Amino acid sequence: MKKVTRNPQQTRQKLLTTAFEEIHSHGFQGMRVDEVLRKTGLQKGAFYHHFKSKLELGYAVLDEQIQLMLETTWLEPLKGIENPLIDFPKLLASHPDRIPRSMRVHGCPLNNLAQEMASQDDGFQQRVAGLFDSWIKAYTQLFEEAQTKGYVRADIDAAEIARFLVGVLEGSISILKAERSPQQWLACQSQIEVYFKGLQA
Amino acid sequence: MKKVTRNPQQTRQKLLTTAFEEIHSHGFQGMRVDEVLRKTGLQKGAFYHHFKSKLELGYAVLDEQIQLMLETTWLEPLKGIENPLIDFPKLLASHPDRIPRSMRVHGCPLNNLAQEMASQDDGFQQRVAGLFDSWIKAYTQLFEEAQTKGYVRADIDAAEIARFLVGVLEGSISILKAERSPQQWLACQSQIEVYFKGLQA
DNA sequence: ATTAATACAGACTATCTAGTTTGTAAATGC
DNA sequence: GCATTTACAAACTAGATAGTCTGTATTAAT
Repeated sequence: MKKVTRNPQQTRQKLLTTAFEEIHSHGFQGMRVDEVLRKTGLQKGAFYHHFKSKLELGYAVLDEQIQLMLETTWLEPLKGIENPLIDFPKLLASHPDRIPRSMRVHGCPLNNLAQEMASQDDGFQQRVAGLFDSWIKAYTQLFEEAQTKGYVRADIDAAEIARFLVGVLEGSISILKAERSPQQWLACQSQIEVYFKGLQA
Repeated sequence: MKKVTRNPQQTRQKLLTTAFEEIHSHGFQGMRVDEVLRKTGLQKGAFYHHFKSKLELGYAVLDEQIQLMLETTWLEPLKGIENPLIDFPKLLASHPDRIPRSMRVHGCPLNNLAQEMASQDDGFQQRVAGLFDSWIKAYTQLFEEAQTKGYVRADIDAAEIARFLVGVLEGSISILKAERSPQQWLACQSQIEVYFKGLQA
């Protein structure tokens, strides 16, 4: 009868997910180590056993939590797409449900950290740049395939389409959050369709 | 011979502009009152004589400094525009010079504050929403006029064009800052031109 | 079974930070 | 010219916060 009284992996995970929520709602600078401990019911000993510092925790949140969210929220849903000019807008239309409430209230966690920390700390900058890069690369591949399939004009650089779309999404989510109104998201959807007409082969 | 040894308006202005720079580079939460005082050479007495609190200073920066920057950077240049589908891209192309270096490094001050503070404090939220609103209104008017002039398709809501553009700009500046590379700005320009083709009457 | 390493608890500390208080010289009002 | 208000200087305070240190029970190694 081996009673498990400790579970270090789970402890680390609790710290990580709670820190992710706190960073998402208050920013990295606004996140308080003490508050994370209060919410997890752990103590200082646990925290500094698993993480060297607050900064290292921030890096871990980016490397593990935010990367995960990027993949599940934005990259995974691309799998089923045949023609992005048709299917991508459908994806966006289904997002009000799919996008968690926390994102509408607190914005995109990746963009938040990018804004707050990219010019403050190189560790953050490199990580957010890497995540944006993988996002852009995924969209680039999507549109390159659509070009070879003949859905999308071949004379436009797929990478620029991808960049533009990521920018549009981040900017729209940002204003959506600032205004606390769904108008920006509606405009984003309708105008992406206009833009996509210009991409048709 | 009246020697002016005090200039309260100038003192307040110095606090305001320095605070603006500090908020722009470190965020509102990252801005330190002590650092503003160090840079201005003033003391606590001066600060709390002119501003009730750090929060009130933040509001004043939004109301005076950031509004001013919005107008000079984004709204004033619209004056000379005849056909936005042609002239707006030209404006963006001239912006690498026009956009100050601080903006490329630290992002858009309005968007930064929106991201950081909109969900934290209602005073900030209302102010950033108001500024976004005036930005969107200015672009809306621009495109409504272009519609009556027959440059732009009349079956598209000018307000949605305006919202979309503001979103595109904010998102692109955001990624520009995060990546520390001009690529996003180039993609933004080229794809806005594609989008504008879809707006032609 | 003994030893060593791991995974914490919990008290403690040094520093930083917004804000206060007191004092005073300059400006303004009358 | 005098009183009052304004515009600061500068020392001080209370509270918060990241990080440390010591101790100890659990787990793993041999």
